[in-house]
Amino acid sequence: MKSTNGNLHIDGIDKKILRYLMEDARKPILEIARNIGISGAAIHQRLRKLEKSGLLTGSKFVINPRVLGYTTMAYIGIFLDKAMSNPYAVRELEKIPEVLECHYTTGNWSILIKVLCRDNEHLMHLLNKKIQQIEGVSRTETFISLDQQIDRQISI
Amino acid sequence: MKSTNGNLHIDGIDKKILRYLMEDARKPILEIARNIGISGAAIHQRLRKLEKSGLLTGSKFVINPRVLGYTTMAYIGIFLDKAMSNPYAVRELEKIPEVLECHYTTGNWSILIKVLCRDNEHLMHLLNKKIQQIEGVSRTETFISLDQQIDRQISI
DNA sequence: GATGAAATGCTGTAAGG
DNA sequence: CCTTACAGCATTTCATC
Repeated sequence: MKSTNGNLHIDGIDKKILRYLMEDARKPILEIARNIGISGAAIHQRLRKLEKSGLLTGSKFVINPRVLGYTTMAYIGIFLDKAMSNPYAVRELEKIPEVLECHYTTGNWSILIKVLCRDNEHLMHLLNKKIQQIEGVSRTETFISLDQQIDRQISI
Repeated sequence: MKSTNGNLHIDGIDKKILRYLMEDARKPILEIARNIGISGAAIHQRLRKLEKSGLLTGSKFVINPRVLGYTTMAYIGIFLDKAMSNPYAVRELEKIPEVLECHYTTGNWSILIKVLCRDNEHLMHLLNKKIQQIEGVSRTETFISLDQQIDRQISI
């Protein structure tokens, strides 16, 4: 696994390909080929290169959780008793499906998580019965996202 | 157990299809069809239904920004002078490509954003020269993510 | 790196139970 | 809501430039 762009050179054509596919992962390769004036086979070769470099890590269908009734998103800052308990806490957080992200952060808290709940009651239950129950968790601070106004990937 | 929301019923087969495609958006429909013992046409019909319901909102290629040299992720809480300036601030934040998410939050701050930078110096520049320069931004609090330990979508 | 051609396999619609 | 059938394309490999 590479951590730098050492021998990875992405040119304008790679960028165009990536921009198309980051928008719509099922866009036909030949359609992209026609749009940028290159053969389909060349795109396949470039995609393999990008995959091998570790830049391309996969693709996802994106769903809108609102339609399933999940309308309450929140960030929760978690204070741990000691930094030592981080790996244990993360293992426990992994078991909670409502936890979508978990960051080991500098600053006030040890951990910052993003959660998605059906409503405020569900969020309250999550806090009291699941997160606060994890050993080592001493205190939490919750920030409800009233509206996610930007959500995107890095621009290429 | 059925999930309902108004006129959207997703059953076990829908869930299986979604689970495959949320993992790999380019997985051939016919391969999924063979795996779950249903015809390809039936999957197309279900996908159209899911799309029409708004649950399926698209698909994305996922890239690993580390390979491009982006190694510093941070959350920044932003205090605004007045709640009124939120739409303006969001429009300005949209113009900054390093800003990946923007939430209108309850709690301490008016806005919580997620940013991705090459390194700490880049982050410092972003804070001083771009974010603090936005009219209405009075103060910020930055939390660097030393490690993103969980990153996933809602489980279906 | 790129290309065209060819084999293989997929997509999406149609028609029908 | 499912199926089969099919025509039209897309994907991927390979020899070649």
